[in-house]
Amino acid sequence: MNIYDISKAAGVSIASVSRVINGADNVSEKTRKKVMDVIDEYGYTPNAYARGLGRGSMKTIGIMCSDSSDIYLANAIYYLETELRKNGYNCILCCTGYDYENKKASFELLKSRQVDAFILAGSKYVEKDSKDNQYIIDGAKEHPVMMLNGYIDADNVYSVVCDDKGGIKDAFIKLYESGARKTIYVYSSDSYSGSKKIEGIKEGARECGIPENSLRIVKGEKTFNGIAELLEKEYEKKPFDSVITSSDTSGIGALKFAVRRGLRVPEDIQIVSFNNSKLASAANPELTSVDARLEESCSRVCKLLMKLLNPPLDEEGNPKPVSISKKTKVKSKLVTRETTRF
Amino acid sequence: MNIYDISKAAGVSIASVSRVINGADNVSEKTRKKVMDVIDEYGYTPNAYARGLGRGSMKTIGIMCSDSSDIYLANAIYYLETELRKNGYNCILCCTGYDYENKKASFELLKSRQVDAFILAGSKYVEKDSKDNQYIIDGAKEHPVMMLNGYIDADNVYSVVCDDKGGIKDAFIKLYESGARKTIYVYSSDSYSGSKKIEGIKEGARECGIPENSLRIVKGEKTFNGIAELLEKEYEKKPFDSVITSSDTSGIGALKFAVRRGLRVPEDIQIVSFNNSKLASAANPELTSVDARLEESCSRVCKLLMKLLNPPLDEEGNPKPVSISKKTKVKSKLVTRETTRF
DNA sequence: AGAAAAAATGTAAGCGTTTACAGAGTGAGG
DNA sequence: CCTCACTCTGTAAACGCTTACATTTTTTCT
Repeated sequence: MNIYDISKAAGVSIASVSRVINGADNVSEKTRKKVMDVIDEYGYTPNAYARGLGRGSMKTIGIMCSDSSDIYLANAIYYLETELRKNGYNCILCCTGYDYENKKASFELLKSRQVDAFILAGSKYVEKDSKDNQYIIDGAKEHPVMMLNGYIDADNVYSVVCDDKGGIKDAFIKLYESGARKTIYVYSSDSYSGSKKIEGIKEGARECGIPENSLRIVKGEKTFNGIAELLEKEYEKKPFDSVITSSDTSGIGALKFAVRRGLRVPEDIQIVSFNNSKLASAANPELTSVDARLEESCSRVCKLLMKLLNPPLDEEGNPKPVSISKKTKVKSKLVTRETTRF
Repeated sequence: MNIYDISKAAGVSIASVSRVINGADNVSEKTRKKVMDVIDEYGYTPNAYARGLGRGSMKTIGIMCSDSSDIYLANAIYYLETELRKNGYNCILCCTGYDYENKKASFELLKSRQVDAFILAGSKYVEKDSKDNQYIIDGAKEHPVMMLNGYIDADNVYSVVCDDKGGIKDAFIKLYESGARKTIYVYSSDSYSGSKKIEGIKEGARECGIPENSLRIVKGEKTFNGIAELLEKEYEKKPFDSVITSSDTSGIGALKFAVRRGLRVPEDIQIVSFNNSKLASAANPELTSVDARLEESCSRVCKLLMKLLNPPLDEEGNPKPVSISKKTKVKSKLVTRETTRF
C-alpha cells in the first residue's frame, strides 16, 4: 500500500496525496476528503525511508549512552525520548559500552541512519586523549551534537551539564559544618563530570581550611560490593567519619560498608551520594544525595536541539541565525535525607 | 558524498561500489582496494534510507516499553539493544506510557519507520478489553511481534515469558515452610504477568492447604511510599508475618513499612520481592527476590527474532519454513538473601 | 589457439516519497 | 467574451541505494 495505490483509489495524483498527508494548505476540501477516506479505509502509513530520502531529514535523533540499564542513564533516556517524540522526532538508541572503538562505531552507525542530530548522554564521551574525540568533532560538522554532562570545545557541539563541582562542594561544606572532620571521597570513573566533582571536593576543603594533602580521594569499582570493600580497606588504614560518593550506586556501597562494620549512620558516619536517583530513596536509611536535576537537564537538551534543528524563519522564509550558548549549566540541589546529621 | 561520488573517484561503476560496501564476494581484489581507498579518504557512510528503500528492509527493530526508566525495563532495553546490534540490527525506542491511545500511536509510528519487527517489552501491552489488542494483531500480519512477558494469541505474535506463576508459588511455599502463616501479597498493576502471579499465589496456598478465602491479596500504587502506606493500613486491620510483592520497587516499600513500624526483618516479618533487579541487592537488609531471568528472556527474544527475520535457506535459496513455538517460558529462580528465614 | 565457462563489471530499472514546475480550472474585471 | 490572477492539480525529476540482467574480461580446458 503506497502512495500510488492511494492516488489510484482516490482518483487523484500522487502529489495531491502527498499534500494531504503532509497537511499542505493548497488542497481543496473535496480532494482532501477523497484522499482521507481512502486512507482511512485501507490504513496507509507513509514509508519513512522514502520520505527521508525525499526531503533529506528523517526527524530522527541518535542517542548514545554507555549503558541504558544504569539508573541514571535510563532516566535520561526516558526524559529525552518522551520530550523529543512530543516534538515529532524519533530516537535511535545505541548502548555503546565504555570502549572507545565501540563508541566510535556507534557514532558512525547513527550517521548512516542519517540522524538529524546526536545526543551523547552521560559523561563517558569525553576521552582522555583528546585525539579520540575527533570523530565527534568531525561528525558535528554535519549534524549538531548535544552532550549531556560532557563537554568538548568544538563547532556545533553543545553541552548541558550539571553543576557537579558546586554540588559536591556544598555537600563537603555541609558535612564539615555538621562536624565531619575526616571525609573521604569515593568515585568510580574518570570522566568530564568526574573531574569536576574532584574539583568540587578540593574547593570545599579549601573553604573549610583543610589542607589538600590531607584530603582522601579514592577510586573504586562501581558496584555495591566493590565500593563497600574498598571502604573497608580504607577504614582499616585509617578511620573516617563521612563519605561522599560520586553516584548513588557507590552511596549504597558505602551504606553496606557501614552496616557490615557495625557503624551507625549518621551518628558514627555520614554519607552523601550523588544523582538522587531512585536508589537514594530506596536505601535504608535513605541517602542524602546531590540531585543532579536530570529532568531539567534533559529538557534543556531537547529545547536547544529543537531550536537548532528548526530555527525561526525571518520574513523571507530564511532561517534566522540563532545564538545558542555552547554550555548550559544546571544548578544541582542537595536533598537531605537520613544519612547525614544536617 | 554518495555512491556516485565514490564510483567516480574510484573509476568504477556504482554497482561495484555497492558490492564492496556490502561485502559481496564477486568483486576483484583490485576493485575492492580502489573503492576502499576512496571511501577511507573521503569518509563515506552509505545512506540507510536509500538502502532500506532499495532492499526493502531497514534492519531496524522497534522496541516499545511503557517507561524506560523503570529498572526492570531499562535492563531489558539494554540487553535487547546490545544483542540486536550484534546481529546488525538497530533499535528505535518508543516509551509509550500506559495509555492505550499512546501505545497504539507509537505502534503506528514504528510502522511508518518500516521496522522489520516489533518488540513489546513488559507486560503492559495486553489490554483488558481484547478488542484493544487488535492493532497489534493487525500489525503482526506485516511484521513479527515479539512480546516480552506478555501473551496474545495471534498469528505472527510470539511470546517469551518468565514463569511468574511458578516463581511466586515457590516463594509462597518456601515462606510457608519457614513458618509463615499469614502471608500478604501486594501487587501494583493488572497485566498479563500480574494475573499469572496471582495464580501463583493461589496455587501455592492450595498446596499448603490454605483456603483461598483467607488469602490476602492487595493492590497498591507502585512507589516506595505508596506500598509502605498500603501495608501500614493493612497491618492495622490485621497483622501479617510475611509479604510477597510483585516487584522489587514494592519490595522496598514493604521494607520501609517494616522499618517504620519497627518490625524486625526477617524475624518479625519476611519479605520476598520479584525481579531481582539492582534494587533487591541495594536494599538493607538485602531482599530475597524471585529472579525473572531477564537476560535469558531477552536473549531468547533476540534469537527467535533472528530466526524469523533470517530464516535458513534451502538448497534452492528459498527460505525454509521455521517452526517457532508461540510461547517460550523461562524458568524463574528464587534468590535467597536477608529478608527471609530460609 | 580457440571455445566454453567462470568471474568481474556495468547499465538501468526499481524502491516510495517530495517538490519544482507546468497546466488546467475558476472567477472577477474590463 | 476575453484576459488576468488565482487556486488547485498533475507530471516528472530528484533522493541514494540495490540488484537483475547484459556485457566484458579473465580463466580453464581441449
